[in-house]
Formats: sequence, C-alpha cells, structure tokens
Amino acid sequence: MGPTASGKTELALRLADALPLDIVSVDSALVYRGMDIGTAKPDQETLLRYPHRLLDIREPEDSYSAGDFVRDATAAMTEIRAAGRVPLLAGGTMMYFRALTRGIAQLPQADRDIRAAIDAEAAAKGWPALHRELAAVDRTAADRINPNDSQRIQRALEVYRTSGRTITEWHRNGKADRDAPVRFLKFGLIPPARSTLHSRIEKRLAKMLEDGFLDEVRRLRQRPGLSARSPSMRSVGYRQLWSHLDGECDLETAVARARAATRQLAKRQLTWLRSESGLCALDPLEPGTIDTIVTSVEARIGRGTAQ
RNA sequence: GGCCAGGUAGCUCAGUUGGUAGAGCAGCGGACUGAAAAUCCGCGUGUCGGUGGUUCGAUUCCGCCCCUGGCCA
Repeated sequence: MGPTASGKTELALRLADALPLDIVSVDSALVYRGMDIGTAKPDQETLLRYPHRLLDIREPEDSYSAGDFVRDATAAMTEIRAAGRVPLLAGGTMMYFRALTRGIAQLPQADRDIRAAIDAEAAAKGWPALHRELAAVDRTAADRINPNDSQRIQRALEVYRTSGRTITEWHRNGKADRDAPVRFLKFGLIPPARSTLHSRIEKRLAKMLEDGFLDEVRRLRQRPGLSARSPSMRSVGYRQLWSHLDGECDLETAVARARAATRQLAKRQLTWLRSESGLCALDPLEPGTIDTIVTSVEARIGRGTAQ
C-alpha cells in the first residue's frame, strides 16, 4: 500500500517477475472502465503480461463500495490461492485495505432509488433536517455524525429505510466471518520526503494531459448517466477538468487545482499509512526495497512453493 | 508621451458613504464501519502599491511617483 504516484505499480510488476504472485488492485478509481488516463491505469500491454484483478469491473455510472471490494477481493484471493499462487494486494485506497484486513460489518447494500429520494429530500429541507430524522430513530449514529455530513447521514438513513433496522444495530451485530483466516504481510511505500512525491505528481499530471486526459473527460461528459455529482466523476483530476469543461474556470486553474487535490490525496494516504499497525515501511524508490519484500515473502511462503 | 481601468491574504476577488478588512480556492490540523481519489469539522495581522497632503483619524478623499492591462499618439 502506498500513496498515489509513489511507484506502487512499477514495484508490483517487478515483484510479479520475482515471485509467483497475482496482482489484485486495491483502488476505488481503477474499477471503472473508461477511466484510464486520469487514474494512471496500467496500459493494455502491461495488463496482458501482468493481469490485475478488480480493474475495469464497473461502468462509471455505477457505484462501488468497500463492501463490494471485500467480497470481490476475497473471491479473487481464494481463486489465486487455489491455483497455488499468492495474491499481491496493491493500491492506495486505505479504506479498502482496512475493511479487508480488519473486517467490515454486514450491512445492506447501497440502493440507487433510496439515495435519489434522500437527495431530493435534502435539497428541499437541508441535511440538518435529515440529521434530526436520523436522531429520532438512531441517537447513537446521529451523535457521531455531523449534521452537515451528507454522505454519512444518507448512508445511515438508507440502511434504516431498506432494512427497518438502524445502522447502529447492524454495527453491533459484528463483522462477517471469513471462511478461512488470512494472514497479511503489510508493506507501506513511504517516500522519505513528500516533496519527491510532489514532483512525481506534477510530472505525471503533465504526462496525463499530453496523453489526452482532457479528451477522456470530454468523452465521459457526453454520457447521459454521468454528472459532476457521480461518485466516479468526483475522483481527483476528473472533478477539476469537468468543472473547467463546464466553464467554471480556465484550464490552467483546473490543472493547478487537480495538482493540489492530488497532493492532498497523497497526504491523506500517508496519514492512514502512519496509523496502520504491523506495517513494514519502505522507500519505494530505494533499489533495495524490492529485495526486502522478496525475502520477506519467500520466508513466509517457502521458496517456490506457495501455500 | 496622453487618456482610461486596475494594484487589498500564496491565487482570484469583494468591501470600507473616512473609524486599520473578508469570501472562494490553496495551505495546515483533525474525524472517518459499504460513494473513501469520497464526505465532514476546525484554523485568517494582510506595510489594503509607494510617498506627501487634508483630517481627531486615511486602505477609503486629493497630489505626485512606481507597476500592470487597454485605447490614442
């Protein structure tokens, strides 16, 4: 696990050369088809040689969630292990990692219609009013959720309306059991200075624009089911270019904002990494890093014979 | 060289009918149980371009100067 632009993908490919690994992507944006340039998705040639699981599994109109990820990743890991290989989970979506390694409570899935209904109510009454409604049925949840936190209020109400039970009751029920216990070896890619990440972010964004990032957003913008409010289009970079295409700011400003948003993302990811327990922290750009990981993994799985 | 419009927070700008100023974005810190590349919370002293003048008091009015953009020579 590592922040954006830390060199995760490159490292994953080299590990796959050295060990019997199959790569499972842990990334909330790479799941979307048609979002290639702005997400720094590996190109087709690379993917043919090094298949990644959980890439291009949703349309940008769809939503994806931590719960979906845990289900999909668990299935992928089971298949990989059944084939006598070892799953390499690689990505930067820390909530997905956390949900997978620590478990996540069983909850009803997202419901498009109910979310739309709650959105409409919020537009009319405001989120604080819906927060009061939540407080009437689930005081515990309302106490920990801010009256302006649209997303969490919506989720809590959605769970209550679809199931008739509060999200607090669901949480109390505990986490879903895994079929077989899984042991994780955790490596965190942490560059020694954030400034090295910043210059990599800047270079990569310039390259994305050269490669047609703006046209990619233009194409997505033509899809009738997508809007600036769609979860996929709130991704870093896409959001800023979309608002430029809406005429809200010039391209230069949009790019500057995208750069800043990417830096913020990296910062948040690093914060998560620092609080992750049992993590082996490594410098992704240091040549010895790959050997350190190979040695650790071989010690765990036994040379050439994956368990 | 003349005329006009500007010069206020890192950026874009608002504002003060004269009582030393505030939004958005950026930045920093924090929360986080199915949208997480998301969502939310907290943090604002800056020679108000410089300098003289008028005034009890000037960022605000007046003069001169400097800088930027436009128009005219």
